[in-house]
Amino acid sequence: MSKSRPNCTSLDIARAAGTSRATVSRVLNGTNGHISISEETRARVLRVAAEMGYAPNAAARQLRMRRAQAIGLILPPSRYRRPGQPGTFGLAQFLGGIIDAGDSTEYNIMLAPGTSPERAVQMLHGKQVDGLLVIHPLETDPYIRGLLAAGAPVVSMCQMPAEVPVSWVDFDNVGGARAAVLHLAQRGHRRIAFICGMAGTMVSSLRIRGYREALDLAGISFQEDLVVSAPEPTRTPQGAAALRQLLRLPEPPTAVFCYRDQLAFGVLLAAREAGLRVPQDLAVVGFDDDPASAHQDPPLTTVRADFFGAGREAAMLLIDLIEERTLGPASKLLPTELIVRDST
Amino acid sequence: MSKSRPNCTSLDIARAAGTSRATVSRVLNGTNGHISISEETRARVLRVAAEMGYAPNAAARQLRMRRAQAIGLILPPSRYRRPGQPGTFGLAQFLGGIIDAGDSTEYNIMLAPGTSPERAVQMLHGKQVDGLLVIHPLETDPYIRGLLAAGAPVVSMCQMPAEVPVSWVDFDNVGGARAAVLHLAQRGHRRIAFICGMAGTMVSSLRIRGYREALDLAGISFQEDLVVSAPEPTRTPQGAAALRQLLRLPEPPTAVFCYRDQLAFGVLLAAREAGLRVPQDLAVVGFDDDPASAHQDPPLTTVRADFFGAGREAAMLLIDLIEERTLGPASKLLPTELIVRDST
DNA sequence: CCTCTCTGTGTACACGTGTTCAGAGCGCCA
DNA sequence: TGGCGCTCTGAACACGTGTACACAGAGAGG
Repeated sequence: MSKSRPNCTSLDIARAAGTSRATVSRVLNGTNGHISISEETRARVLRVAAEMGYAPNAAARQLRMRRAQAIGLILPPSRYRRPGQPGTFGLAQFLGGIIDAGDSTEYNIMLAPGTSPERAVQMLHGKQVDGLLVIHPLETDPYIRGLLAAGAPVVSMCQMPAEVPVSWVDFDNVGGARAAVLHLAQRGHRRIAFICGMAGTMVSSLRIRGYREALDLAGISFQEDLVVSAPEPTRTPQGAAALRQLLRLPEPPTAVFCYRDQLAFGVLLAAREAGLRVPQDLAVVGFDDDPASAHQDPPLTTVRADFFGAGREAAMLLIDLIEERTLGPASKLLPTELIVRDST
Repeated sequence: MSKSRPNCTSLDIARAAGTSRATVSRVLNGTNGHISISEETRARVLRVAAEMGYAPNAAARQLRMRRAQAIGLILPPSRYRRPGQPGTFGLAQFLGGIIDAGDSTEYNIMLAPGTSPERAVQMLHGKQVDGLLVIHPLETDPYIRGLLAAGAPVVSMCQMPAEVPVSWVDFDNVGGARAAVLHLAQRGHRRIAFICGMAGTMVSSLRIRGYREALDLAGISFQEDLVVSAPEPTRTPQGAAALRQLLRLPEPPTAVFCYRDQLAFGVLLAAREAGLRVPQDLAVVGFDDDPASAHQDPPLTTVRADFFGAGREAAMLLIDLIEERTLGPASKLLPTELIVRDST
């Protein structure tokens, strides 16, 4: 293993190799233009650089190139940042995909500080990052528009309405929900409830659209009181409470489609509590394919969403926008897959 | 809202304010030395800077100050980066705490690329980050030692053996495990099994130490066959398999302490499958206080670990080392808390 | 022999900032 | 009026890099 010299500039390499700094730079970056370098000089420079453990100063390079070679990642503050608030398994997967994209493109990933768009815009203006990746913006409009106003590439990891001129990558929320509800209809269910998330969020309204499309296709009429909204955070206890509310109806549902697996876990608990057998008395479907879903009692039927792939695709799209291989707002919808287990 | 000018240098501010660049820098950074600035000039500069939405160029500042004002975060590749591999809830909490620390100290957080220490060392030498935070190093020795060889501040988020000269922050694994097992002994259990993680990892060996200490204190003799190792990944199915193995013993245990909550979930499933009532026939304790633990059937007794606080403390320690407020390897052990629920 | 192309190298500048140092203006005292 | 201290400002440099440009040498064609 070569001795690593912490402070070692390209001038040091040039001196040690008996050449000039310009030649060192040309050899290491390969950007000769139309200029060529003798094979002997190139080999000598490479050898010396490796021996001295040379690493180019990132700040100097960024300053010269007017590019940070980095993307900023804006995590959803409300869900992941408060102490005691659990994160969904999706975050780790998103991160994995994003880092994977960064690895293969030589881009660095920087976590954006603060909870308001101002700090993120500062990062852009300060040329600390070349673009921003926003995971699940909650207060969609003002936040995203604030970022777009800075005039830099932005990709949202959540499908956005067409009138917001932003690029995004997401799974097919509508199609996934439709498939889940159609599956229930095919098993003979006519009273299918939907436990949705906070009203007004994009994901929630997309999944409810899929729910309604499936009802239409199956010839089932939409009933207001079969749709209940679980308050944030949409987790296990909220799912249990939502089912209890549904069971108080004069004609309770025989099947429940949940906006998220975590809600479905609560539904399973509350069903057992109420003496209902799953799936005989009540069928349950979730959304996400949380790894815990396969280990519920009974194992949960759900819609699989590829978080890792979405993270990777979103980062790739952002980098394409930065390097202007893609122009203007672009979007990508990833397919989802219905995973049938024993809860239906 | 002020019109944000994307490219706007301190020279622009100086010209607009009718002064020089040096004065602008002095006003904005406050570092006058013994020099003072007239109140009128200061106000004019601040107003112009705000109007033009000035953000200092990060690269230029870093180059001048010889400091990146950023820390690198090394995520455990094996657990979080592969597609399909779920992350533990702890990661989101860790990140929350780390970002929180970054917010309050004006440090940025950069995700380290690659899976080998080389790329991380490059980040250090290239002055892209001032220090590294390592989450759960798996192949402890070579990895950490490789980072330390670079001569930069490093903090591990996992307790390390004393002979490795690295700083670390962790919860009290020994104390948490001891408390959990003592709790079982106090409830009258004498045959207490331990389902541990992969042999050789630091966390696993610390928790088994706590287990043995508790047995000693309770006057129970250690029995080899009551300790089973769940293979990686230590999740629900592995927990179920471990319990099945324990139940095949001539004298099966009446209580099980699990290295992680995820394993305990599997134990609960397998117990129900075997017709055992929890806690009457089998008592179960986990470790982590995963948010799902409270919603198991029955709710799981477990050891709460403050991941958010650990992330925050680790980042703070790293920043103290960078700014040389703390010298040499330092370490911090955070307390754990036994949460008694219905599984014991 | 002169000019012209081609190859390989080095010099010099720009990127935007923080900070040192010299100096301008001004009031005060001898 | 000259000298001196005090307050505030601006010119100049360094940080380490990528690259446009000039240049030296050599070979070839007129």
